[in-house]
Amino acid sequence: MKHADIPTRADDLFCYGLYTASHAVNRAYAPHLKALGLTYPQYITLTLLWEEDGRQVNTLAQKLGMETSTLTPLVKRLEAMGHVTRSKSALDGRAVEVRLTDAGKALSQQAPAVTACMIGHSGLSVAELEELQALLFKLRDGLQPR
Amino acid sequence: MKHADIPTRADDLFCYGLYTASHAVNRAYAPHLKALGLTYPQYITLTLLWEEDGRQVNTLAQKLGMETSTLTPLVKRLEAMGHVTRSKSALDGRAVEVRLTDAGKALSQQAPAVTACMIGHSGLSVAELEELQALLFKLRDGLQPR
DNA sequence: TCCATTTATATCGCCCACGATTCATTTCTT
DNA sequence: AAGAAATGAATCGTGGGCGATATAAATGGA
Repeated sequence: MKHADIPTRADDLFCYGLYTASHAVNRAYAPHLKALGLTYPQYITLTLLWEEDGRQVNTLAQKLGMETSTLTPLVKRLEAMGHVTRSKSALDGRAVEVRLTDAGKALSQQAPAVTACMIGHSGLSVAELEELQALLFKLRDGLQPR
Repeated sequence: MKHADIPTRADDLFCYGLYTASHAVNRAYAPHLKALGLTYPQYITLTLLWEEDGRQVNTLAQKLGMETSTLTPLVKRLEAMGHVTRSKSALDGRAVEVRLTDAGKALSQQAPAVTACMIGHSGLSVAELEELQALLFKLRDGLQPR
């Protein structure tokens, strides 16, 4: 890439679009999730557990691309709210397994309505959303430290 | 959209891709910015000032889609580091104008190298990055509260 | 003019996010 | 089997982020 081609205006930097869009989505979800008593990261974490219950803290952190130092307090808050339980793994005494309570499982019933609402308000077609998703995954995986 | 079409798996939700990609980009920028003594939000804020100096806190917040309660402490840290000054507007006693210092202006010289490096490591072509940027802006603007 | 309303910042409390560090447990090496 | 190395969580400090609230300045209307 030639020097003249390097974008310097904020609008031209892919980091700017990602930064502002990410916060916009977070803000758009917030009112729907507030009705469920959840934050956006808590909701995404629960989504992973709805897919497969009993995951370890470490597994959740890897799926989210985050540190356990971020997830531990988040999961503790989910536990305090009665959505999950935390228990030591029988096979590995270091690992903590996170399991949904009945209340936590019940929350999953509310998810499709929220998702449908967000997709509807996104202003993007399903094809565009799939294209966006593909580009985001490619970007994320490309930046992954080798 | 029919109920059966609503994605429930985390991988299919556009919020998940955006969430993880955004953090991945933040993490990829971090080491380059650490060398400049900056965080990612600080860098993006400076980018806006390099485009046009002397903006108000309010203008910066709108450009970033953030609250002034987020920007005020961030700008104060930039001030403490000697990159900007904060002064009351002569025309409007409520407004605070943020101006780059010489040191803050000098930092802009480092930006193209960081941007080029990030684009190179993204694994995406320039065309793909432009497509991504367009979709992100469309999404962000579509979610904007009316 | 005077007072209500709006606007621009700032403050506070809570939650997220990371790096650095610590601790306990497991696994590897010999 | 014993010590070394690696691994999974947790804790701490710092810096975002937002909503609610506060304060000061500007604006508007009677």
